[in-house]
Amino acid sequence: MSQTRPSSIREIATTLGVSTATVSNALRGTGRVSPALAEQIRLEAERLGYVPDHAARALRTGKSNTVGLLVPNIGQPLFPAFAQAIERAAKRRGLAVLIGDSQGDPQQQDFEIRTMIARGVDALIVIPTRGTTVMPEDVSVPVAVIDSAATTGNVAASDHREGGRLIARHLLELGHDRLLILAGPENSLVARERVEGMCEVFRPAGIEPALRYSDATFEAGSALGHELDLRDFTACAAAYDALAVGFAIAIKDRGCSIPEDMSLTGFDDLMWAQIVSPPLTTVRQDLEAVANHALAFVAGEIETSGIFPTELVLRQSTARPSAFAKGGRHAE
Amino acid sequence: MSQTRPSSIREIATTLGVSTATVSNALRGTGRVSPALAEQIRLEAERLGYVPDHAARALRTGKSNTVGLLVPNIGQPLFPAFAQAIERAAKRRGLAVLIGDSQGDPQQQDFEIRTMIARGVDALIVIPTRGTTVMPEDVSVPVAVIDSAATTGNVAASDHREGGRLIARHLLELGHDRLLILAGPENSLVARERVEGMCEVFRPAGIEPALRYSDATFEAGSALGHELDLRDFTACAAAYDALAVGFAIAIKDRGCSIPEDMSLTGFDDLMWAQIVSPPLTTVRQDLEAVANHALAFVAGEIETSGIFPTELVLRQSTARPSAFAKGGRHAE
DNA sequence: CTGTTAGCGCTTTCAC
DNA sequence: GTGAAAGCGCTAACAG
Repeated sequence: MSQTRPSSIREIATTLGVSTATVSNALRGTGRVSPALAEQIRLEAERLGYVPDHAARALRTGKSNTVGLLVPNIGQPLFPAFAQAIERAAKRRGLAVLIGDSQGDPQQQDFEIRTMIARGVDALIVIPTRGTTVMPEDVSVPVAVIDSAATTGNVAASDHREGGRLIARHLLELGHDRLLILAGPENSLVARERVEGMCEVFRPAGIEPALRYSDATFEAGSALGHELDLRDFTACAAAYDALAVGFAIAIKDRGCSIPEDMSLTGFDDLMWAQIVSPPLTTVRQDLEAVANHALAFVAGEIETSGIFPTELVLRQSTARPSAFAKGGRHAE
Repeated sequence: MSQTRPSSIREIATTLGVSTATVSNALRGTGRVSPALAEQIRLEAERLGYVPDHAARALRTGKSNTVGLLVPNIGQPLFPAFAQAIERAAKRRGLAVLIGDSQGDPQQQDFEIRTMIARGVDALIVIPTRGTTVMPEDVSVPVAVIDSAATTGNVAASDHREGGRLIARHLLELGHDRLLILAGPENSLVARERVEGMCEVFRPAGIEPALRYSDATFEAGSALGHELDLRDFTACAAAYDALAVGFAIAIKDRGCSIPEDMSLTGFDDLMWAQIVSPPLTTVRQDLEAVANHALAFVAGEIETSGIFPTELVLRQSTARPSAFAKGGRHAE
């Protein structure tokens, strides 16, 4: 490894017999430098393979051109997609992304926030771990919280509530009347918005859905699918695809056919929704829009928070309730 | 936002009437500071909520305690899992992770490498984009390439070849003799290793598998599943779960049952493999071990490269070939 | 237009 | 044990 000390602005300055300030100005296009000299400096910089020292610049300017992204758990399938969207939005603004994982732990989340700030991020994008809120006042850099419209300090989010309504209207139109809702974690505001959106539609129609709370995971969905008495319901709406998929696999295992014996819906439109059999009717978020809004906010381009529409994605896991469904045609 | 200028080492020094050098020494445990004074300094630092300025330290020491992680495409399902493993291994060493996405583009990969170095990462972990190699000599910081044992400069990898052998032996033992291999991208060394491992087992048994190259994606697998003449084969071994899953869904659509009409295997043990129906027999990598080795390498703890064992995961997508399979019992 | 100067906050000799 | 001083590489005032 040829660890040749990288060349500095001063090296260029001395070889060309000018001052470091002029080199700095020439390279960044600030101040007034004669075009001829500027060109000369640029050439020399290139010849030397000059790369500005990021730490020095950060120290001097107080800006690192880095944003921190804090996700609750990068292992869960939605967050990589988010991370990618954030990365793109950041790159468009010349920002790098320092990624941190709270691992579902509020303490870890606090620790990560402090660490990132100590590392000099210019701004923070936080997708809060369930049950936590992040107060911008507590943090010394701009923070964009991405969670739900109901979260204090939320800056960008999908319209989870409307997504819930879309699902509920769809099930209602199909004629379902005995509803199970896999409501996800009781302390997640996103989950609550989704579920409330659904209930807002069901209740006026005289339907009182049964709510079941759990983690938002495949495993939790699977456990519920094994436990619950399926005969009570014509349809099941899950607050997360992961829940729905776990549930789907479990109930198929028990001989319950989807959608013949029971319709099933998810939320998020993960690839999982296309892979499971039958493919899942679900709700898609516009991650690009949310990510872009969050970055625009911390970059100071906008000051308002944004709520972005969601979209119903119809697949084969929903159908009209079977004529026999009431009695429970399927196993058990 | 209470943008109170964070306190510096000097603030502590003046309030306590000592020198900045002593504060620095006390806080880091270097040099000799009397225990009493050291304790006093620590208390004051805490009281002020002092956080060392990362940029200043990096400028002075030339170390940023940050590693760059470059993934080919964070949208593909295996890489988030990798990123998480790397994050954990890094955190264990007090390192932060700057993440970059090559988006499958060799030029973007080069650009990201340069950007990361300019940002002062102490080391780089690179999972190369297909068809590229990264020469450590070209880079001014330690680089760990994670790819395949066959990749020049590879530092940590799973034993993809042995994984291929595991799959092939399993299919052979079940009695399969007409094999289709979804070989993935022709220029991917990882894919090639996996496929060669399979062929090493099949050929001595007198079986010459048919190879089909494609992207390593769900979509490519799906396309192949729709196109190929399935009657020619009793089993299909894919070099990636994503390919296998796409293929599975496509051929089920054509009326071909897995594993009755055709056995199918994947590679990587994504969650996808558990979600698809039937669940996929596949090969699991030990990502933690690979990630940890890569970090140990760039941290200078070890100097050798490491190849890590893989594990066959048996599920329901493989079975003995049906007695009728030869004629093609299924559709078409 | 270009150069001089003065640091950003920290670590690190080297004196005392 | 502790402190004074010298920068790391860069940019931002301010002079010339």
